[in-house]
Amino acid sequence: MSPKTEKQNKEIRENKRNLIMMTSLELFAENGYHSTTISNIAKKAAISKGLLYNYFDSKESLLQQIIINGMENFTKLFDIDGDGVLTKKEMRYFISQSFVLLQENFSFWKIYFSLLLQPSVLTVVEKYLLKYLEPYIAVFLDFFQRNNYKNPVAEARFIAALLDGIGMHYIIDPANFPLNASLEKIYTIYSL
Amino acid sequence: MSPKTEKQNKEIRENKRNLIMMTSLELFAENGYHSTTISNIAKKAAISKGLLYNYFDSKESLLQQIIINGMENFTKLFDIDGDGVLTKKEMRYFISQSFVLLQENFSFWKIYFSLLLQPSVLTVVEKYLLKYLEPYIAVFLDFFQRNNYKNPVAEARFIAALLDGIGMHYIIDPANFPLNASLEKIYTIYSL
Amino acid sequence: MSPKTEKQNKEIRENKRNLIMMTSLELFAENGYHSTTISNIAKKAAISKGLLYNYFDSKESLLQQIIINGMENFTKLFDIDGDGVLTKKEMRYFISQSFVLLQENFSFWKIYFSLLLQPSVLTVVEKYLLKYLEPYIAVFLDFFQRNNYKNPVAEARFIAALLDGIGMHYIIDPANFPLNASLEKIYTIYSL
Amino acid sequence: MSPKTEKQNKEIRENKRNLIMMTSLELFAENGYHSTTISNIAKKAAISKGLLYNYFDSKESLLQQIIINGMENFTKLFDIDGDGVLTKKEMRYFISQSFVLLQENFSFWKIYFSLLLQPSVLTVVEKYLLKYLEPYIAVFLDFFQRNNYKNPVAEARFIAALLDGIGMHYIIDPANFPLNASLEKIYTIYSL
DNA sequence: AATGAATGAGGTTTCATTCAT
DNA sequence: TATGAATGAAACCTCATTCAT
Repeated sequence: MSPKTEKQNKEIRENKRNLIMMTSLELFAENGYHSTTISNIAKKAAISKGLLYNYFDSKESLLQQIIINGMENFTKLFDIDGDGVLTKKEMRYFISQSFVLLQENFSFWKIYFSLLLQPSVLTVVEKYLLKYLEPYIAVFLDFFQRNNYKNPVAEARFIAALLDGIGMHYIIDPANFPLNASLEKIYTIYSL
Repeated sequence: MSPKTEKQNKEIRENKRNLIMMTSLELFAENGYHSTTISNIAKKAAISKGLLYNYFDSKESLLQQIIINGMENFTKLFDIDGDGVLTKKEMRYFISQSFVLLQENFSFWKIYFSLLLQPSVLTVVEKYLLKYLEPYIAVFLDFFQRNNYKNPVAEARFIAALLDGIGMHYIIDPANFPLNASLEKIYTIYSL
Repeated sequence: MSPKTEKQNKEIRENKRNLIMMTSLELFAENGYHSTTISNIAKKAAISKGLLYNYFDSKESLLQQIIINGMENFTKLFDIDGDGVLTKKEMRYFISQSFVLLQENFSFWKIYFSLLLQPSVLTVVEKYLLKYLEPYIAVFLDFFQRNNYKNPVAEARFIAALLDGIGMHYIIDPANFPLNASLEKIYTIYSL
Repeated sequence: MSPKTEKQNKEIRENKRNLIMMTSLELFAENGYHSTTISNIAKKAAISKGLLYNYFDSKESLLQQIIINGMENFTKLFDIDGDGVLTKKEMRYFISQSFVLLQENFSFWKIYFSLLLQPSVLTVVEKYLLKYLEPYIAVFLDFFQRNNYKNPVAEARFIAALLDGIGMHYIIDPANFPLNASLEKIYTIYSL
């Protein structure tokens, strides 16, 4: 009967917000951003359409938040050590760990890859995609520089492309794609 | 006084059909399938909306035709030799040639990659994507089998993922992605 | 090589005109006026859409001509004797003959009945429907007057309704509707 | 401050649904199904086009609901006694009552008759038309069987045709059609 | 007389978003 | 905080009609 405390309210808000984002993430991944309607989301989350707009300004803003959130999770879980300098052993761990995260956040990466191909549509998201992609590239660049590769820039972009290619194929056909064999292959190529 | 000859009409139809497909391909690639409207296409092609439906049954059917057409071009230009058995030298040519086609049909491959990520939405297209993907994989599989790789299936999927990853990154950033260096890197990895 | 004579041309025009009307009649009857397109008609008649407009001003005008034509056929074949005065024997013939025409011009009557119910839509047609209906009613009226029925007007409208009801039910289910038994029943009711 | 109660919403929905159905019924009856547009309906009902689709899946579905609703009203009001067996007196009442309903639900019967003539177009509706027509015929059949008519099946179809003919003519020209005189005539024919 | 590519008005339908409660 | 009825712009698509040939 008594009004909720401020703390309780904050908790409610946060839970609801997460519920909406999780639900949207799944639907976007499964059916695509455009084919998912606000009604779909509200129904699956068992809330009203109006409430969704209490938490997010627009459908596009919701997508944006999902991407930002996903990227933050990624970098949070993926904080190497302070300097971002990787030994071969750390690089090995770094790559294997990225495969683990790929599997654990399947829906997120599915959206991530599909958005990568249509940056012009969602320019605001693009900014975030690139922003969070940079340190990832930077780590590779540093690694190849320190290991005296001839063309570190090209090497960094090559391995980023390789990892994304694997990520994409895994997402297209998770049941059959040989993720572990691919990991070993990468270790071999880079002597990790 | 007399109606157009059958030949004239056939030519008109073919030209217009190509115009519509080309225009749509560009817009789909630039803005995505869902964000491109029939009005956009008609305006850019300088025709009426109605005329588009004189040539294609629906927006989805138009996309379908574009995909089929693109895939047929690809396989037509890409016919190795009859048996599909590749020597190392041919493999080298095969890969370099695929990079050439990637550059020449930029828009097509952009759509191709974005559709790969949302197959469930456009099931009819999916059938064609997979159908034309198969021989491509088959060639790799055969190559690795004949060259005594330990796990030819995994190797085939790995290189397919690698090439698609490169294709995707090139499409995201064609100005900066090091396509030639990547090609050399692949030659090195596979001793081509 | 020589140009067609005026007579030949007139014959061609008349044949073509009839072809279009017959084809339209069938399609209108089968699928309804609104659901039948000019393209449908042109295709089935194996002519171009443009040619149809060489013979008829509009789709509605085409319908109008069909109705007028049908009604004229009806009255032509149905000319009693000059005065329109019917003996009981002639009345008997009149009714049985109307059933014959119902069967012989099935498609026409199907359209006729469906238009009866939507007069406001096609006001021009309505005028013709009523115009041709009148003498039909007049004959009945005269008959009942001369045979000393108490309320000849009501009787005339009753039998007209009865015949139309039978016509409608026959058209809905021609295979099973008992047309002959109905005819006998009418003879009995009116002692014909 | 607080959202509407479930009861309030239910009432709103029911009222709006009825409003849409009533409005559509009138327009369909007046101008025909195909000539009535969703815009027409929305305008007359003073709602947005979108709202209509909040209540009905499609234009055809709306028609369907109108037909079903009308038929249900009909059978509800028209429940003779449990067994469906009619005495002569009940038959007399049955027929006179059907004339009352004809007058009270003029618009509905106008649509009903126009649809009877084009069943192939609206197959889903057809199912309902026939389903609700059956018991109506069954009652007649039973009546003629029990009263030892020679050909009860033909008699049932004859009287059904007669009643529909009267219904149709009344609908075409309600101001002048002699409904009462027709009723008396039917009593006479069947000695009711 | 004949063709069919082309038009454009207008139809049905969808859906992100708002707002009274 | 929460609801869902309501909106309206805009999407896809249809089709009677025109017109250059």
